[in-house]
Amino acid sequence: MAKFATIKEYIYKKIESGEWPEYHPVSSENVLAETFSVSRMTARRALHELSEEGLVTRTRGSGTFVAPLKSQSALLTIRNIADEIRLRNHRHHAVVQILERVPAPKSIAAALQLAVGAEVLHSVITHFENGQPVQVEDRYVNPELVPAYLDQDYTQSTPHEYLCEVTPLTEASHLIEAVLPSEQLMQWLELDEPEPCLQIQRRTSGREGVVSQATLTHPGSRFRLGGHMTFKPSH
Amino acid sequence: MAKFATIKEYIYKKIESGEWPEYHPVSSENVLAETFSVSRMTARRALHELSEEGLVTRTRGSGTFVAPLKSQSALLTIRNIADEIRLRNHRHHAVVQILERVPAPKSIAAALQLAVGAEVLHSVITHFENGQPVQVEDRYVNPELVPAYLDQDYTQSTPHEYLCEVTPLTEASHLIEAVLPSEQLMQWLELDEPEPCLQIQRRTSGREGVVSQATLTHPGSRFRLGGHMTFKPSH
DNA sequence: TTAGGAATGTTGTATATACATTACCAGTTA
DNA sequence: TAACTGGTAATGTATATACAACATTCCTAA
Repeated sequence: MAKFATIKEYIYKKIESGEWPEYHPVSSENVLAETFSVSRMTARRALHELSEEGLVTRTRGSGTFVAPLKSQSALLTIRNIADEIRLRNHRHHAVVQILERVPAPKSIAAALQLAVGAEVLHSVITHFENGQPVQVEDRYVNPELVPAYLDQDYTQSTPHEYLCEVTPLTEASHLIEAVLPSEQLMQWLELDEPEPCLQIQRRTSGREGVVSQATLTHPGSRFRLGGHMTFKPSH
Repeated sequence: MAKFATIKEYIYKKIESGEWPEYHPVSSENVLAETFSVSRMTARRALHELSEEGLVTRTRGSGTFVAPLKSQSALLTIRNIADEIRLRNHRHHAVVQILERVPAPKSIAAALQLAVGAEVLHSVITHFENGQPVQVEDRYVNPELVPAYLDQDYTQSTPHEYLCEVTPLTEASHLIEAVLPSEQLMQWLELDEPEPCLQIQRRTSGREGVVSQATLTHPGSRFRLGGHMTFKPSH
């Protein structure tokens, strides 16, 4: 492995393991250069790349610090419905409908890369904005990677927040479609009439495998999914 | 401006102006170093950063080349329905429903940052996959930035392709929702019964301002929007 | 006490150099 | 013709050095 890569790996593990929490200072270029017996330019490259990846922030004259994890991906966290609601200065609360350990349905087992019939952790939570249900979060979790998933209080923090704490997520794939809700979903969403719903299927993976598969259903009349992206950042 | 930045700017303009088309070779590090009277490391940095931004591709031993523009953003081009269909080895064809110059409706004028009542270019095109309509593309275009928009043959290439040629796009913002289609949309989509539709509103901007605003409507039964993202790329 | 300034440490930019690794081409050989 | 060989040029990694720009701390002088 290249020298700058070993330094990156070293720092990366410090952050991932939690040994260096948010805003924790990272060794300076000169210190790294000496401890790893490399030139400053090589140590510098490691820090520079980590900063471009958003893991650390650097300020001239001050130093290098572990970046706040929440900023790691606007695209990932934007789907944290609780934050989104609070951001609008609205009230958020959640109702846990289901919290159980069940044999994995076939499609779920495949998604989580487990054997069919293996037990998985299952939760269904309704999220309310100002008292009105805006999302049903139907989630299956890999019990090997997150054994204590069922022991959390999801009226206080969201599953997404807990999963982010426990396992750093590295990947996410999404599938978005428009569907009509099932009877069950209509109950949970307190819909009297069927209406088009935006359904987001989302699979998140960490370094050790697929962590969780979630199906997020929003009533079309109460929800829009916004996004923004820029392409050539340096101009 | 820093030296490496002026070199980047130089190359950027070559690409943006079209003087260097896709796959055109970019001056080597040594050549750039000499012509700009900088060290090779400085020229190198310019090329390195351009490559990280996806504007050029570099291969050791071979050289640096202008990257194919379509790869600039998987997330941007993924919404080029024609490519997507052909990628699946399916037949694609398009029917132009409307192609006109009209006074901008209020919301459109705001989106395109034009005065209300200013004339804008308007197109509605239905895209077919294997003979079945899968998308209605309802698009308004800023006539100042793309005056010849109406003169193209959109049965051959898509508006998106043409716009990419004419003005390099730098930004896009999306709004996704689930809706029931209007009567008009149902006709264009050849739907007998109303069904949930995935509607994507998309505004693209170039360096000179907002280029176009499009509303893409897909029948829920015939379309899913897939995406994939990775966060910490270097591991 | 407070304002100002010097000292120090940190990151940012730039240069010169060396060698490693790879791609490509031309010329040679089997 | 086909395969091998070597040369050349390009990018990738690494080092050593110098100076610039900025932040922070601490000490001094008003």
